[in-house]
Amino acid sequence: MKRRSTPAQQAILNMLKAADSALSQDMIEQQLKGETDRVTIYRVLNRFCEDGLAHRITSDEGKFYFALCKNCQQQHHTHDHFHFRCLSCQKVECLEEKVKVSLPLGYSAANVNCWVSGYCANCSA
Amino acid sequence: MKRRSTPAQQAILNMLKAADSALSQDMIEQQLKGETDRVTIYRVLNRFCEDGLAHRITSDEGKFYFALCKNCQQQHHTHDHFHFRCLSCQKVECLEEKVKVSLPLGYSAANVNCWVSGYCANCSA
DNA sequence: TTTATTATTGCAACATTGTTGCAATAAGAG
DNA sequence: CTCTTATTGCAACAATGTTGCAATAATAAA
Repeated sequence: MKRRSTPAQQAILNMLKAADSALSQDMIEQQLKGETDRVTIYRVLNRFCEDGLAHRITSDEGKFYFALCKNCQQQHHTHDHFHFRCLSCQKVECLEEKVKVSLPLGYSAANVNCWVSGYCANCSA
Repeated sequence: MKRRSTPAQQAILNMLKAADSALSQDMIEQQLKGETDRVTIYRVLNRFCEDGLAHRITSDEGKFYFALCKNCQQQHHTHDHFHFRCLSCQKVECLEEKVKVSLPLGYSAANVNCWVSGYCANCSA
């Protein structure tokens, strides 16, 4: 299945690039001012994930956020870092700090999802 | 507003005690075999939280889980530990290990929500 | 350039999780 | 036993995400 280039995809890709942080579907819909259907936004974002262009993270509020892959290897998204969500400006970002956990004996980890919510440098100033 | 003792509340409280782990509304509904309404279960659980009897954690799947408070002080729920969710038996538990994060300069943390999903000792055996 | 193929879109509909309004029920005080 | 009102059940709604299907539009082919 070959991909085609469409205005919606371009717009969303540019938003993700410009944001330099993770965005949720509703943030994108707002910025697009209803020009693009909810469903289309989800489908574009999911397509980006399938193509290894972006990755999806489940926030501590239970919503999905999408961000362009940077340090992720092909086919192997790295999420072993903390995520930060600002309670004031809503910005979501990946922190440098890696998550370190030691599990009880016999346990094995498949995935890690760590969130810190609070106030970013801009908002706590 | 004085609380009253009802069968639904007793049943749910006993389930939480017996489980010795965190349960979600749908797990409770299943065990109660539809004898109690969905809404009632949510209201009972929220009441437990208000009364400081239980606390609520948002899982990495975006659902709420409820667990009886053990080490939590009155009015001050401690969640600064990792949570584990078994992908096989669905069990959710609080790990001993505390979360340690250092945020970028100027950032302040209000809340921490850390999850590891994988296979527990029983299920990975 | 025109036509044909089919990826993409928009709309309606649905699923899941959680909440709220309101009338009916029932716990517990008097 | 009666009264007050906390609690319940049902219907309805809200937010988030997915699926089916016909219409649209990118791109390849003629």
